[in-house]
Amino acid sequence: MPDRTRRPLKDSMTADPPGFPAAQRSVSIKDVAKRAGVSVTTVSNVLNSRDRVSSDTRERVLAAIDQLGYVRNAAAWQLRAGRSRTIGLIVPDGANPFYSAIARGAEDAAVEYGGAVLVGNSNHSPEREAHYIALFEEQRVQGVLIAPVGDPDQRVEALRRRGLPAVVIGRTAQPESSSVSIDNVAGGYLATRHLLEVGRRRLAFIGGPASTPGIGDRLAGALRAVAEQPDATLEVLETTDLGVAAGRAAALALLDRTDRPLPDGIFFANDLLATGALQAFLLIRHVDVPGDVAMIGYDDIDFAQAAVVPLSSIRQPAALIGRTAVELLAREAEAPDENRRHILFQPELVARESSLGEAPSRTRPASDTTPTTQH
Amino acid sequence: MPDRTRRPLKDSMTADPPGFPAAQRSVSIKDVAKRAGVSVTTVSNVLNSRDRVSSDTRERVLAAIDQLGYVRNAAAWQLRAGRSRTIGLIVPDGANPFYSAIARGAEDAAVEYGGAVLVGNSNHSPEREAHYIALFEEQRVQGVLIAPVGDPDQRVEALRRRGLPAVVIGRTAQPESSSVSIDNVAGGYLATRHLLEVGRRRLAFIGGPASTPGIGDRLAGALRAVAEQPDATLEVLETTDLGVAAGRAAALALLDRTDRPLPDGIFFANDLLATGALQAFLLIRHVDVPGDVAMIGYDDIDFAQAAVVPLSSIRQPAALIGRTAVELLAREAEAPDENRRHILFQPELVARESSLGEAPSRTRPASDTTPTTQH
DNA sequence: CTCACCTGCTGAAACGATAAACTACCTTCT
DNA sequence: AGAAGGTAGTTTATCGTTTCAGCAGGTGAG
Repeated sequence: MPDRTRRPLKDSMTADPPGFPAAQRSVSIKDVAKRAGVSVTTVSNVLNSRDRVSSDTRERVLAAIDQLGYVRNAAAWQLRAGRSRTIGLIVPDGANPFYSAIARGAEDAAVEYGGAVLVGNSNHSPEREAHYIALFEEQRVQGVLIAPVGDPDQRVEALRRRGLPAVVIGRTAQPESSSVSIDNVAGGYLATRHLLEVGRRRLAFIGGPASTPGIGDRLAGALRAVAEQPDATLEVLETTDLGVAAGRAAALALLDRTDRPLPDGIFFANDLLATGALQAFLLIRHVDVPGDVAMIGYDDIDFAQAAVVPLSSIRQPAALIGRTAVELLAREAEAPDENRRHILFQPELVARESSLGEAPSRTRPASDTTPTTQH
Repeated sequence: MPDRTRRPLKDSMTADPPGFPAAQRSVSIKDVAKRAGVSVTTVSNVLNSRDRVSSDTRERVLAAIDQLGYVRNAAAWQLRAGRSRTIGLIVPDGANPFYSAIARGAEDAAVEYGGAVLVGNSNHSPEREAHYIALFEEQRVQGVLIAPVGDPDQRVEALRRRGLPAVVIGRTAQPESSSVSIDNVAGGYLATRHLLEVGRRRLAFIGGPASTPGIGDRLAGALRAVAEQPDATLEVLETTDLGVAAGRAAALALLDRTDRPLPDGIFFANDLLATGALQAFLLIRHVDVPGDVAMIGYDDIDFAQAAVVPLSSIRQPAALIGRTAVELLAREAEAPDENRRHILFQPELVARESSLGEAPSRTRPASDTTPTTQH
């Protein structure tokens, strides 16, 4: 990144003469030209390191820039260039560690490209999403990365009509636009396979609502893993949301029923659910984890490894997703009609204490009565 | 994963690569004017709802806007107006729930003003901080909200000399610039006073490093509370950082020493420390919380109430801080020399199970006793 | 000597939106 | 009838930057 135009802040602090009228109008390239006794074109040439400038003149210009504390006006550049250096990112929930990691990855990549990311928080609201899309259009951003709350194809199509490249995050979009997502089926398979490998057979899937995009896929993967293991069963408990409280409630419901034994392995649709359940198991009833029941979550949020019993989880390469989305956008901006791609990341198993160690201590009853519930 | 071609998308603000098709021209106000058969000024008047337009013409213009899909160019507007509608926010760590809540609050407020927030993640790096400040200057943002990693006064002073209003978040800055912060002394006092009120006398403060801005204040508040209670004592354990592992280590160190008894009440400088210690107390050694030792943390992160023993904490109104910072900036932009302010928010005690009652927590279901429900 | 071609610079025209100043045209008051 | 004023527009200058099209003056080739 060329920082020749970016004078250190210290300079302006030290070199600010007392008589100077506190720059209400910010200094422009014109002021620099006047001070250096050259034309604006020459200053521009110096700034953009064209070689048509003698070293003598270049030095005079740089000195003037330094003295005046000139900072290039991005709006003017953008107007002239027809587009900006920023890209827009719309996430449904900035407080969710998964999305903030995506944002972080995108930000890092954008900074490497010399640009920046405008992050908009749709907060699961389509109106808010539309608001940010409108804002990004006004800003003439290079493109939009969107983890859509509503129907992605509609949004993306609208963007595309205006010539704004878009990359869908978290879902595979129509072939007309690029996307970066994670193989949730593989993640569900991975988690369930792991529970089977540590000897569990009476499994449960806890998560919901089933309409939430990734969730159904995770369950599908779990079902596939179970299908491969003839003596294993999987029951499904649907929750209303993916929060801690829902997990706690689901665990208690599981404990309170008398007709069936407790599953010996549970796959939670995300880490928050698992955290809530862990709390219920350990604290309210004294269920041994992983002794009585092995648990695995999904997302591998930071708190998972800090839980009382470190939680096994499925890690999604969130930062890499953000970074990749930016790179995909860059490609598409270069050649809009050729470089469309769909990238599917593979999740990764992170085995921790909640699913490791000894098999159930007490004698395990034959698991033949537990039905598999599918919906 | 795409191969990492590190070719800059565009070389900062230099010329386009030769092959680039010069970014298709988007429809401008001129195109709309031509289509509606009026002058550009008339279109502008319609857009800005001035009353110098007959309803007949207005309708024709609106129809043209609709047909062409016109979207206003923010860069041109900004160039003309001399400033932009965005404000910059620099946080040290976007993944930290406290800061993401601040960002969220700022974002909401900015949207209400019709603007947007450009969020930069300094990641505790002064270089990165400087990079974002430079970027914001180029963008001619309305102002900068900064939770500084280094010396705030230097940064803010440099910004101010360029005519960029700045609001410092999290520290009281020099009187020349506005700031929004939290009364950490009061928070420390509140936490410690609470421990005293539930009958604890042999207290400990765990946190550090002492050089971290807020930490010293929290300790100071703790000391004040202890000074008011003649029969109480407070010992201080300094940690190297504020992470979960440091908390676990500190708790174990406390348990391993033989010369003194375990404190009966501990005030942790933040919730992560407390979480680590909780884990050590409950799981590794079987110390009863709050029976043997009452605990209180700081920040009230979401996970505090989801911990195995719901953690008492000191809540900082993070979203409100972000919102207030934006409002302060708006004020200062209106009248730069008059409306400088320092706002100090008062933190709030959130008493949960980890510091309540004398009975062991195990018999009781987790109950969230959060006194207020604003979030 | 002249033609062509460098070197190092300048002038002016964009880019899109806004606002001050100005022009018609129509009403109304004195 | 002529001055005054309102209505509905249009012209034009401007913001800061890049870039195309020159333009002197020097230099080497033919």
